[in-house]
Amino acid sequence: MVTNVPVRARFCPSPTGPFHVGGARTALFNWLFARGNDGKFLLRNEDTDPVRSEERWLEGILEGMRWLGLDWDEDIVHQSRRRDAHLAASHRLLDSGHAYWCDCTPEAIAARRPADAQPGGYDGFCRDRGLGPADDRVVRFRVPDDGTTTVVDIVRDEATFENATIDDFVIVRRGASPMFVLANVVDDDFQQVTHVIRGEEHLSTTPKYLLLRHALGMGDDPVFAHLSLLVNEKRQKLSKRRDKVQLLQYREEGYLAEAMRNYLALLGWSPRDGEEITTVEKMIDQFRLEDVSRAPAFFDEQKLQHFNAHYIRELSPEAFAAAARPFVEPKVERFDAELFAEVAPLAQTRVKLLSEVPDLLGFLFTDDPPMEPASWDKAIVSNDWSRDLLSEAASEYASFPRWSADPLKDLTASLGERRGLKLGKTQAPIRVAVTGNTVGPPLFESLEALGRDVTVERLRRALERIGA
RNA sequence: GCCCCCAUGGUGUAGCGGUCAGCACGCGAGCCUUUCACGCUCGUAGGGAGAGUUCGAGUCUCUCUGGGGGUGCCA
Repeated sequence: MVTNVPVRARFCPSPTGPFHVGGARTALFNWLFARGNDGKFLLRNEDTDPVRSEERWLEGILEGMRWLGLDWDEDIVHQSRRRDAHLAASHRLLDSGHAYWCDCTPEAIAARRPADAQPGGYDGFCRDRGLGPADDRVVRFRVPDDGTTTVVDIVRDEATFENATIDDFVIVRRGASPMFVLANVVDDDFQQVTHVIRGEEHLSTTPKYLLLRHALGMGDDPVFAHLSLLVNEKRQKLSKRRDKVQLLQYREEGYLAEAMRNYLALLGWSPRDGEEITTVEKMIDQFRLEDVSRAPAFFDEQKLQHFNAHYIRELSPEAFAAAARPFVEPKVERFDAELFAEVAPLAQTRVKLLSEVPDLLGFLFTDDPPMEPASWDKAIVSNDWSRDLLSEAASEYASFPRWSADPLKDLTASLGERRGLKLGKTQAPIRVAVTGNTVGPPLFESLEALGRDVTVERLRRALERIGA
């Protein structure tokens, strides 16, 4: 166990697909741990699978990291460029008798297996055949027949495995291509990693990691912390096939990085002071690996949304307008930056996602806002007084000298009072006539922003529609 | 099959042998209110089962059950 040396944690994604929220959480926990312990946070690109790895996926991972504000130290280590070091390690293992060459094809292994046996595993066929190197042969690690290997883990205490239950695993595939565990062990040693914080799916292969390390004579083991998996509503590990797991998709849907980061931190961890919504500084300060939960956590988008709504409300009006603009501009007919800056605050407490802003404010940026039929029926058709009210509002508004929210409110209230209506009732037909919907931002502020001419025009159009 | 991990309300969690089992999301009700939100108040619902240890167990031990992960020439 490593003691009294500076913390060096690492995140090592494999570039085989879009950046996953589970990966983002693992990265975040590593980052919080490193930042809170005056340590380094390293990044390693585990591109050892030649068929699945692609450069473009790494780009997405880095973009996601930057979005979440997870900055890393030192240069990114690319495993594909460390092949010689991995191979050198395999040669040392070969030389010391800890590994051997094997020419068994998967088909041959399967053919040797008894018909009633479960698939998988290796029978040790080549263990003592003394095969030499060849390009179509693999290198296997000779796992001890007896003894146990214990993984010391901060979140799970320890897990002990019987060596006899571990098969001789491949460390170099045919074509002299190093496998994940080997590369992982060699590079963790290379980068002087002190803390291996990763997903629980790696727990079962950790004895292999340890066996390799020990056979290579690498000295003190790193400290492990296996994080519980993120699961879907069916309690299965999140999968890119059936679940919404792409980190950047959430950004596209209008989630804020602060909300995502805060929410992710709470999956399997909770701050000691109990304040769930918290600053990144406090998270760093309070984060302890020993406080991390062992149970799998459900990724609950509803709660994420709640966090997002909170962080949206916390934005300054200017910051909110700037953040929402990209979601609005492409979706409306006539975007007007000045007008948007003015009305954006009206939407700020009314959306959970930035992508909802155009639904709320769209009527301000078009000549002819769509009329929502149910709203039309409810607020206009079902009242015998609405036509009259609209007509009166149109003419009063047309000559009203003080075109701003409060006076408009008072004027409208008085129109209602003549009919014995409260403002809540009175405003409804006007709102629907002008905005097309029964729900929306505060009406009189909206009318002020929209201007007299447009407002009156829309009221008249609604009257025509009633008449028709 | 074998190995390993996990188990508090619907969800995320707090709890470290004695608590009216706390908080947050969700859900419900009310208040506020120009609609809708925001905000505020109140409410809803919980320690998988069975043994054991103990004066006392969500908390410690064991068994079972359930769930998950691994078992690849993927990572």
